[in-house]
Parts: sequence; C-alpha cells; structure tokens
Amino acid sequence: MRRNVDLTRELPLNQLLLGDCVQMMRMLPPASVHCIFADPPYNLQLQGQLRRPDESVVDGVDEDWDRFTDFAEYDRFTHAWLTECRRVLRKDGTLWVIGSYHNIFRIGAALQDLGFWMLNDIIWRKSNPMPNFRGRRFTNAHETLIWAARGRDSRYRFNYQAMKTSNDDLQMRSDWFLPICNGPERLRNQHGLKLHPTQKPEAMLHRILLSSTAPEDVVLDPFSGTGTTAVVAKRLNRHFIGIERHPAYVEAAWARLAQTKALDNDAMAITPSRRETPRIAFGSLVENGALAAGTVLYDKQRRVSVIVGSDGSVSAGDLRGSIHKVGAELQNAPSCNGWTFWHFERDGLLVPIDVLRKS
Amino acid sequence: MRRNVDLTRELPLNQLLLGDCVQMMRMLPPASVHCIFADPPYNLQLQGQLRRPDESVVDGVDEDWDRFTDFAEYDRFTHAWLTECRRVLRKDGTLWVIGSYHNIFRIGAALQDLGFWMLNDIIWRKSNPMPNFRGRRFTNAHETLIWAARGRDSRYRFNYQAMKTSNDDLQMRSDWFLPICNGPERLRNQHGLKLHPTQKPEAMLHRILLSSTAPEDVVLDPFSGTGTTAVVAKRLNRHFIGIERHPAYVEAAWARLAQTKALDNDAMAITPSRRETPRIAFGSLVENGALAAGTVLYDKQRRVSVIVGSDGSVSAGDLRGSIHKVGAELQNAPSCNGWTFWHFERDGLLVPIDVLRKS
DNA sequence: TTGTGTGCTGAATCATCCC
DNA sequence: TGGGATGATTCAGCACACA
Repeated sequence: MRRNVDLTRELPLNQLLLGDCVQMMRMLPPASVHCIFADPPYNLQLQGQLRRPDESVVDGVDEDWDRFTDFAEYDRFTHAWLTECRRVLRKDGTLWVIGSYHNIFRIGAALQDLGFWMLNDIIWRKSNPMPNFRGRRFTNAHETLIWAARGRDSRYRFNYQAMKTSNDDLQMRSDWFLPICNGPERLRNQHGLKLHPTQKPEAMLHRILLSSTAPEDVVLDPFSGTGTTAVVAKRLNRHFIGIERHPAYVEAAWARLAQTKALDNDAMAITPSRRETPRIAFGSLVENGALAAGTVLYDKQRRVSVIVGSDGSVSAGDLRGSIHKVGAELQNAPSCNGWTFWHFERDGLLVPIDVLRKS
Repeated sequence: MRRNVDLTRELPLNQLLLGDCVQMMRMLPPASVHCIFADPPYNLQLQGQLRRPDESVVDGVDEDWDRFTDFAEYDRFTHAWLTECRRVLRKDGTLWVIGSYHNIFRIGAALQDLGFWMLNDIIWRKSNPMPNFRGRRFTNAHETLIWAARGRDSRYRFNYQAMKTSNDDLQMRSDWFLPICNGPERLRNQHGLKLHPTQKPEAMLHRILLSSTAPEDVVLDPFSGTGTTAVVAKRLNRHFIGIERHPAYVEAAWARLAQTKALDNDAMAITPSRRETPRIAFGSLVENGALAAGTVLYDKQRRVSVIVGSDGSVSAGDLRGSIHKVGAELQNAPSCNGWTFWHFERDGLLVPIDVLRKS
C-alpha cells in the first residue's frame, strides 16, 4: 500500500503521508479531493491538574501539538491549513471540521472569511461524557462539527435518502447521538494506555462519509491521527489520503488499515440508528409550565405533601430536594420513585405526576 | 411601571427601553448588571436579499467582496454591542447569547477577542424543528447558546444544585431539549400571524435565569423583542431591563408583563448549594454532644480509623488534626472532604458524619 | 455459563474563604 | 493580594474478578 508518488502530479490515493499538513497539502494538485474531514488541535488551554471527587487524576490532553501562545497564533494556523484545504478541494467538494467551544468559533469564522459556504453545524451529543467534577459548569456533553461547501455555488453531494433511511425514515437531524470512542475500538498500547488522546468513533466517520461522499470519492484527512477516517473510508470503498505529523500514529494507522476490509456492495449496510428514549426530567415540566412552581403535590393517601419549587425541587418544611429524594426521606425509605409517588390535584382528584411525562 | 429616570445614575429597573441597544447601553452605569441575555439578529443569508443589522438592504451579494463587506459589517455591529455589554456587566456577571450557524461563530470569536471567558456552549435541541424542505441538508434542529463570564477571573454564579435537582439528580448537560415557542405562549396579532419571527420559549429563559442568577439580580436583554426575558425575570423575582427598537414589540411586551405574576417565596425557592448553606464546624458537633469525644470514626471501607478529640480534632497514632487534614494524610491525597470521608457507627452501620450537620 | 459488584476512565479552559 | 486552610465534587460504559 505504501508507494512513492510525485504528489504534485498524481494523487497519493490510499496513502498516509508523514509530515506537516500545510506543507503536504501544498504539494497536492488543486481541486482534486471530494471531501475533507479535519480534526485539528482544539487549543484547550488547560490550567492545572484536575482531580475527580475520589482524588484520582484526570488524564487530560497535554500534548505539544495542542499548545498555542494565543488566539492570534491559533488563527494563523487555522487560516493556513484551511486555505490549503480550500485549494485542494474540488469545486463541488465539502469540508467537515470538528471542534469544541475552545476553538470551533474561531474555525467557523475563518471558514466564512475564506469563502466556504456553511451547510450545517452538527452537534455530536456524547452518550457518556466526562462529568463536571467541580460543579462549576454544565457538563460539557457535546462537540460541534461544521459541514461546509467550498463555495456558495457548489453543487455538493448530500445523500439525503441514505440519511433518511438510516434514521428510521425521518430526516436526519443536526444533532447526532453517538457514544465516545471506547472499548475494543479504542487503540491502546501494551500498558493499556490510550494511544491517542482524542481518537474519534468510527460511527461518526461512517455517518459523515455516507452522507456526503460516493464510492470511489477521494477523502482527505489533514490531521489523520490513528487513521479513523482512513479506516472507515476503506471500509466504505472511498479512497483516502491521510496526513499526520507523528510517526507513531501513522504506524498505528497502517496496522489498523491492514485489518480493515472493504465492504462488498451488498454489505455497504447502514448502521442502525440507536433509538433514543426521550427522558423527561421533572424540572422541565416546571420550566415549560406543565406544572407550575408553587403547586402542592400529595402522596396517594394525602398523608404527606410538598410544594414544587422553580427548579423542579420539592420542599416540605426544611426538607428540599428532588421528587425522588424528598419522597424517600418522608417515608424513611432508601429510595422512592417520585413519578408514581407524588400526585397533583385535578378536578378534585389526585393524578400521578407521571401522566405529565406522557402528554 | 414606566418611569423616567436618569439612566446614567440610576438603573432603570423593570423597564423596557425603546431605542438602539448600543446607544441605550452607553447610558447605563458600568458594572451594574448581573446577567445579560442577548438574542441578536442572526444575519440570515436567505433569498439573495441580505440585510444589515440596521435593516438596510445590502445590494448584490454575488461577488466575493460583497460577502466580505457584509461579514465585516456584522462583525462591527457585534463588537459594538458586546463591548457595551461587557462594560455594563458586573465583574462576576455572565452573558448568554443565542444564535445559529449563520452568526454564532462570529459572535463566539468576538466574545473571546473581547476578553469574555467561555464557560459553556449550550445546544438547544428543538422538539419540533422546521424540516428541510429541499432535502439538501440535515434538518437544522438546534440553536447554539454561549454562556460566558466577563473575564477569566470572574467568580460567576452557577446554581449547580438547582440544575442538578431539576434534572432528576443528574448534572445538567450542555444539550437542552426544549420545545419551540408555540401554542398559547406564542404571541399573535388579530390575524393569527405570529407577532415576532423568533420568539424564544419561556422554558429556555427559565432555565437560564435559574442557573446563573439569584433573586433580586438585574438581568439585561439588549434585544428584548416581545419581552420573554422580562416576563420570566419578573416571574422569578429578578429585576429586568429590556431594550428594543421596535415600538410594537415594546407594547406587546408591556402587555405580557401586565399579565405576569411574580412567584411567591416557596414556589420560587431552589435547592441551595452546599457552599451557600451556613457552615457548621466539626468542633461544634463535639461541643454540643452530637458526637462525643472519644468516638471512633472510620472510612467507608473501614480501612482506616481515627478517634475524636475534645477540641474537634481527630487522631490516629501520632497524627492529629482536622477531619480534612488527617483524612488527606491517611490517604496520601492532597486534600480530603472529611465530612463525607469519615463515618461513625450507628446500629452497626456506618453513617457519614455529614448527616450530623443536617439535623 | 450467567449474574453481580468493583474499579477505571473520557478533548476539561473545573474553588473559595479568610487573614 | 497572596498564601494557607477549608471543604465541595462524578456519569455511563466497559473490563475484570468472583460467585
């Protein structure tokens, strides 16, 4: 699979190129690739060490490739690689970039400044994100993808029907619920430590390539890492070009590719979408007015009662907490299902609050 | 409720100001508001006709330079109002902005450039978004909120416990699933047409204000529209200041406010954070006999134990100090919350000493 | 073999009070 | 305002051990 080619004349199809992505892309011919997926450094700017409540240390991203002195330097870097991306992208090609709130706004603005035409921003909702250990923010439970065409007039590819079919015949939305990369898919060294700090799930690349490329298309990944894009491209019969600066990652990616088989035509099946069971929190009933703050709730026998607070807490005297917690305390029970325990009054009758979830 | 005040001296509490938000904010005293919610114009680039923030029409958007001038125009406008926001925001205040992929990346970058410190980006996942009629993109089913502190060192407010309680005792995540504003909540004129094109759901403002403000705080909305922020602020006993350029919207907002009642204390109350509850020193438990000197305390697994001293210290061999210090030393940890680490025996069971604070 | 309990970990801008 | 003391804080999924 590894060949020597004159990059400026011939596209290095199904190759992983070792080197800096801006320099390598400069060697590629213009308007030559159909799709680009980019997972650039996020510029996380982590301060110190973060510990879990049990004092264990969080193994955060602390790589030299993620250190930038300031926003200006990060912006220069962003402009440089996006400019090359736009040059090598075909007129009707599209670009995907993933990021978090640390960098995605700068990347989005740069994309617009360079003339890319934004098609969607896509939210990757994580099934099991890292919690917020200090209770100082909302749990950062998503990352953002931007999907953009090379320009406003691009006649880009979007496999609408494939996306709809894979989503139980409903239009695929801009919010994607996918697990993080874990389990056997996550590459680890002989000590069981993760090989790459930010390996992306193959399911995400699967959906991306299926939605916006055709078989035999050329997919470029300028920050190839351990080769997730290449692996999924190979499996889906797309050509890939990966660029990565770190030899160890390139080696790992080649090993992964060696174990990857291209699907035959019949097997180009679509990953079944995971059905999401909508979970309604009690607080949202108060937020949306289904149950007003100040309402009195009773147990079935009207032996105890509580008042609903504006945050979806309930209180009885000094006692305050969730419907479950307060229900348990008042019964001196270890636990309690507040949804069935608590009732509100309607037309003189007690109705379990559970019915409000179902309407 | 409508009064004439000298804005430069006195905050126009619970007022809706008619006028341009940059000009009006310039008249407000610096460092005076606790929280800002902003729903600025989205700079939608539809049907070829492009409007500047001041509603004037931009001609010809086919040329590259036009696109650039347009973004530049939007950026100038963004910088102008965000600069005033930062000036009137208290040192420890926070700002919320909502937008879509058309404008949110430019706003996010501007926030960072102006020195705001990003705390979260929040995804509003819509329950019933507008489908994509042409089948050329993913259904745009979300909008993005940015939550930012005035600066990196801000000691901002986040009502963590209230958010957790309202989310059935799980940390509130960065993805919020809320219905769009519809039904009786949606303001309509006598012809049944919606009064405002982008009226936001009250549930969203409810969660925002509950998470990041306290009763009596001052909430500013520079693009007040039909007054959703003001209405929810009034209901939750926060002070509001709304600014809006269109007299018809201001009129509608006053009408809404007239029908809005403030919640009473019980209904408005939220689950207090541990940080805000009065602290009880461990020594006082020994003083008042809740825990006798000489009692043996254990960790959860009974791996280590200490004896309570008469001064509220604990000791294990030569080691003596506070419950926190000794707990940390025995675990070789940098720190330890002794309240949850140490347990005493009751009816053969280990109970965290923390429960003694609550009774 | 199957169920249960324990332990580990993930792109993280993760504290506050008091002197 | 700087340093030391205090004390607040986690969810889901997977691996593995053990019954």
